[in-house]
Amino acid sequence: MSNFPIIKKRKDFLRAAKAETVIFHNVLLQAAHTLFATEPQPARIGFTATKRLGKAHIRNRTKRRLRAVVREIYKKYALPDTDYVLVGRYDTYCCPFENLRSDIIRAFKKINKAFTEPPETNDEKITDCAD
RNA sequence: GAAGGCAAUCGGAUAGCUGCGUCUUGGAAAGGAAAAUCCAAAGAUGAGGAAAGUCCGGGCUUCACGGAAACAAGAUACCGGAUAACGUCCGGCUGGAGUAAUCCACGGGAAAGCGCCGCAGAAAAUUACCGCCGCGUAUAUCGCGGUAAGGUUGAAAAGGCGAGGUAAGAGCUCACCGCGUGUGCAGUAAUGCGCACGGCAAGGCAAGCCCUAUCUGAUGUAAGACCAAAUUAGGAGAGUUUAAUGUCUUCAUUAAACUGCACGAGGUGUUUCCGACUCGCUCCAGAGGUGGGUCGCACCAGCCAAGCGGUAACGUUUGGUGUAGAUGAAUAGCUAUCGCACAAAAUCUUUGCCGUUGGUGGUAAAGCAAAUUGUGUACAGAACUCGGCUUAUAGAUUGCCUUCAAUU
RNA sequence: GCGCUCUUAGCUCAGCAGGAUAGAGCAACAGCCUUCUAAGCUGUGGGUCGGGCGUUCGAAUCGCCCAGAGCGCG
Repeated sequence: MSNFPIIKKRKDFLRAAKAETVIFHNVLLQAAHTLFATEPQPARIGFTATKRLGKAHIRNRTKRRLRAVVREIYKKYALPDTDYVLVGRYDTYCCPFENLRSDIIRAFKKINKAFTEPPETNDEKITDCAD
């Protein structure tokens, strides 16, 4: 993935899951600030497809579709110093691509709004997670 | 033409936009712990028949190697062959299903032993309730004895059936069938066919324990090998020789070596024995690290074609060919067109029927050409690797065979 | 990657070296009791024993093949 860095460690996934979460019909988005970042770093993206969705090739396709959308959107909507985790839902595999893209864009907007406008609550949450 | 059986193959195509992994080449920057890295660069290449389940068998890895015996645990089970091996495959036998092609079968042993066989029934394995017959007495709703033909139960009751025989009966005797033993022929064998004898030898269950024969060490590429970084606290026991340093020497520390002898340690299910071997250090404790990189890792019992041998599985010769290698896990996302399958209504053609003087109209059936619309386009994603098995799978194609029908 | 266990009534569990009516508690429904409710008492219904094939006279139980759920090792 040359376009954007990817989250690989379990610790980061858990931290994102504890922070902000937005659910739409086709996708679920979680996000958290990057920890101990001295310099501004590009946003990192993680993809999750649970075993509940189906067998291996369904999970693979789900992740690929999410990745395809993020590739289009990344430069425009992803804020630096933030970890995003996209979780595939049951409809991610089969829903129309336009719907999936619009849902993800809305989810990104909503999350970014939550991060930028009320910073105090976010800080509390992040410190909680760090502990 | 219809129905069925067996075997084999394929399992979407093209174009556009946006992208990914690996390899090669080139460039860029950084440098010196090993590596890595970057590029709107170029080129090549990139999932399956099951990649799945993990049910078997190999390769390879580490555990110090080989052989023998006993025990334990597990697996397999008609016969012969194929194979690296197998619980797989091929051919045959036996039994069963089907008109047939063909298909199905964990298909050894119950006269080695133990165990189980509910209810019913006299009795579920050394049995006798009702019967039948004889004798006794007093003529029986009695006693003693013989018998197992008949009755009752049940999934199953001590060969079947007919005749002779008898007090009544009984393989008691005989024919046929079944069974067992011996034997001849065919066959490598399982087995088949025939002959003779026995006179029925005491039921079933081994996917209950078990017996017999054969086979099997464990461990799974997160195996394992190496490089780098970081960190720590040592202690106990223990040969010989040489060198260096400290020390006046003994001695201590460090490094290197092991010819012979001795000593110690090392065993892969357990124990024992034999041979050969390896190591000279072994044991205990503690600290750090949370997972960096490289190899293993893609050339094989490889794939394709043709010839030869074999009924076949398969073997062999010659020629050609090189074909994924990720690790939060690439091989794609989206769009358009086409293909394939199924369905639909209308149009068209033919035929029949009805109406009309006629043009022609209505209705029903069949047909297939081109176009239209709708739906569907499966199961499913390599993770060290190979040979199988099992399970999932829209649909398409090919070959051979069987039965039935029609035509010639 | 490798291994193990479980699945029985709406829920939680028994029953499994084969023997037929598959039980128990809670829940549900009905009745009694009470002015009414709860508690209590009495009764009733509810099961393809996860699915399929086999062995057997007979399978929830034994064997094989699947499905689902859970656990462990590294």
